[in-house]
Amino acid sequence: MIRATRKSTIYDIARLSGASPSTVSAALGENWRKRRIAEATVETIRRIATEQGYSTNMQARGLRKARSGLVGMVIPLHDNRFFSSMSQSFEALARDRGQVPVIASSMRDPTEERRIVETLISYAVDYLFIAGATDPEAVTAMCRAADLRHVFVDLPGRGAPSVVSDNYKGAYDLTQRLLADRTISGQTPRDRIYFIGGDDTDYASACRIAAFRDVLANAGQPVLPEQIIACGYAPRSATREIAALCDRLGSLPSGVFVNSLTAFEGVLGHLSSLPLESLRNSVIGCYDYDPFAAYLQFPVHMVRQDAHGLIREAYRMIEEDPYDLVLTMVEPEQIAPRTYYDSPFSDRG
Amino acid sequence: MIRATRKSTIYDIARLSGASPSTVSAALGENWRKRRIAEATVETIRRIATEQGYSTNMQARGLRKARSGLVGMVIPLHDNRFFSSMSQSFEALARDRGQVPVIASSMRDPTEERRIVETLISYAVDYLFIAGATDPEAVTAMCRAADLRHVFVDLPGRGAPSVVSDNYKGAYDLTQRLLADRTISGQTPRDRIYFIGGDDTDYASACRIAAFRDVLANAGQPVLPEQIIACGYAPRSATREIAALCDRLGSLPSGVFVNSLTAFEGVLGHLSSLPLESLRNSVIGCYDYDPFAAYLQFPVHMVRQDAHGLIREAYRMIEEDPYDLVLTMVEPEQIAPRTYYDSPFSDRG
DNA sequence: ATGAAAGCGCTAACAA
DNA sequence: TTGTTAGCGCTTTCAT
Repeated sequence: MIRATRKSTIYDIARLSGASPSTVSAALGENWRKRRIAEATVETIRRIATEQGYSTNMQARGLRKARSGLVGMVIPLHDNRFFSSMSQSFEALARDRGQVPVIASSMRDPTEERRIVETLISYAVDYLFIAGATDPEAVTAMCRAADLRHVFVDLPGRGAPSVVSDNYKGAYDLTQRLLADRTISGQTPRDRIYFIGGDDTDYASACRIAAFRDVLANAGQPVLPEQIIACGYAPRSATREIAALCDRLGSLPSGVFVNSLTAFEGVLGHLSSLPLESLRNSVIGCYDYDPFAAYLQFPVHMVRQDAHGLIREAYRMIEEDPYDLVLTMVEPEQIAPRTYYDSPFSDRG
Repeated sequence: MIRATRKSTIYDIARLSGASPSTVSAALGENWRKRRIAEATVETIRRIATEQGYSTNMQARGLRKARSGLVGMVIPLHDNRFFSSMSQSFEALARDRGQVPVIASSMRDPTEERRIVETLISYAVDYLFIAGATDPEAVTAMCRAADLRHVFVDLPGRGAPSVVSDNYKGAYDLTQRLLADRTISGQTPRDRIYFIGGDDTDYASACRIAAFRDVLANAGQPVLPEQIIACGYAPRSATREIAALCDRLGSLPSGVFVNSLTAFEGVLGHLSSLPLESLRNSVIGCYDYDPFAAYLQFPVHMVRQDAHGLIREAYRMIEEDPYDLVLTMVEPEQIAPRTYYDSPFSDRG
C-alpha cells in the first residue's frame, strides 16, 4: 500500500500561490467579497487548491470558530421503521443546511443517553435533537451547561422546545375506527376491546392509553384494568400475552389495539396459529405502519406517524428566534386496511 | 433562557488545582502513569474536573493528534431494514472501541457519495466503511490521498478489503427451494420462474441473477431473457411489471423470485388484487427478510442477510495488520415460510 | 514528579 | 487589496 503524502493545508496553498494564509482562507471560504480579494486571486487560489486536493480541516476550523458544523440526533434505535425514517429526514434537512448529521442510538438506556449527549457536546455539535428521550431533565441540564440548543422529538421535555406526535388524537381515532368496525358490541369480556403492547410509563403509550380509555368511556364501555396489557415492546411477550388472553376469553376478543409494530409482530405470532375463521369476528388495529402488515390476510387498521413532519418542525423550532419552550403537535395519519401507502422514502430500495 | 458560562478548559482546572495544564492533561487522560503524576494529584484534578463539569474538547484534541475518534460509515439509505441493521451493529462495535460513529446515506448517488466521503475526510475520521458503494474506485482514490483506512461492505471494491454477502449462494439456495416447491415443472411460459426487481448493473443483483440462471440451467430449464425483469427497487415499478407479466401469461407464473423487500412490496400490491386461489399454484421467494412478510396469507421463502456479521467482519478487516485487500464472504440465511424469526434486534421496540 | 513552550490548521482583528 | 499576528484547547517533547 502506497503511503500518501501529508494532506495539504492553507499554508501549502499560500506558498504555491504567493498569497498569505489569511487570503487563502478567505478566498476558499464564502467571505472573500467583504475582504475584497481580487477575483483573479480567488481563481488562482481555488485552482491550486483543487490541484492539490485541498480540503478544509474541519477540526481546526471548528476549534477556531467554536462550532463544528455537526448536528447531533439521539434516537432510541436505528433498526426501527419510525426512527430510521426520522434519520433519513434529519439527514436530508441537515445537509440542506450544509451541516453534517451525527445520529446515535441510546437503546432507551438513560445512562447510555447521557454518555451520548456528553460525547456530542465534546464534539461541539451546533444543535442537538433528542428523540424518545429517557431522561429529558438530565439532557437539558447538560445542554444548558454547554450552552447548546436542543429540541425534544416524540417525547417532550420541559427544558426545551418539543415536537411530538399527537398520540392522543392518533389513538382516539384508531379506537373509534375499531369500535365502528366491530360486529358485536355486548359487554361480556370477549366483547371488549383490548390494548396490548408498550410501556405505560412511557409518554407516548400513556397518551394512547388515555385516548383509548376516553373513547370507550364515551361509548358507555368504561375500560377495566385487564383491558390494558402494556407488556413492553418485545414480540415474545406480546405473543405470550395475547395467547393468555385468548385462553382466558375462550376466543379472540372482539377488538385488539396493538401498540407498536414489534408488539404486532408478536401478536401475529399467535394469530397465525389460529384458523382464519376465528379472526372474522375480531377487528385489529396497530399504532404504527408497515407496508407488509397492511397486506395480511385479515384487515388491519394502522396509524402512520409523520416522521418527516416531526423532524421538519423540530428543525424549525431549533432555528427559530426566540428559541421558545413550546410544544408542537404533529398529526399522525390513519391508514385504512389494505391501503398501498406511498411514503416519501419507500420508492427507494 | 439563562446563558451558560463558558465551558471549562484544562487551563481552568490547572488554575483551580494549582497544577500546570500539561499535568492536568495527563491526569485526565490515560497516560499519567508513565508521566509519574502523583496519585494524589490525579485525584484532586479529577475531582475538580468533575465539579466543573469539564469535558475534553474533541476538536482541539483531534487537531493536535490528527485523529478525531470518529469513524464514518456510508450507507445507501437509513430507511431500510438491511442497512439500518448495519447501522445498529456498526454503532455497537464502534462504541465498544470508544469511537463515535458517523453514519451518512448516499441515496445511491455517486456525486452525493463523493461529497460525503470528502466531508468525512475533512472531519478526520479514523476509518471509513462504505456500504453499497456506487463508485468504489473514486472512494479508494480519495481515501488513498487522505491516507485513510477504508473497507467496502456489501459491494466490493478492488482498492480496499471488502466484505460482502454471499449473494450467489443465497440466491442459488433460494432458487433451488423455489424449484423444489413448485407443483408444476413444464416448459410453457407460465410454468417458468421469473426474477423481478433490482438493477442488473448492481453488483448484488448481478450475483443473484447469475445464481438464478445457473440453478435453472442445471435443472435443464435455461433462462430466457424475458424471465429476468430487473425493474429497479421502486415498489411502483414492480407492481406494474408483475401486472404486465400476469397479463402476458394469462395467470401468475409458477414461481417468482423477488429481488428486494421494496420490489416485494410492489409485487404484493398486485397479488393482493388477485383471488387467493390463484396463488395456490405459484411459489414465491423474496431475497431479504421482513417479519410481516413472513406472515402473509401465502407462503414466502425468504433470505435473511447477516448485517451484523458483515459489519463484524468489516471491523476485523480494517483493524487487521497487515491491512490486506481480501474479499470476505458472509453467508445469508434461508428462512422457511411462516417462520417466526428471532433477530438480535427484533426484541426491542 | 511537574512545568514551559511549541504547534496542530484555521479564522478574524488589525495593520498596512 | 493583502499580510501579520494572535489564539481556539489540547498533547507532547524537553527541561527541570
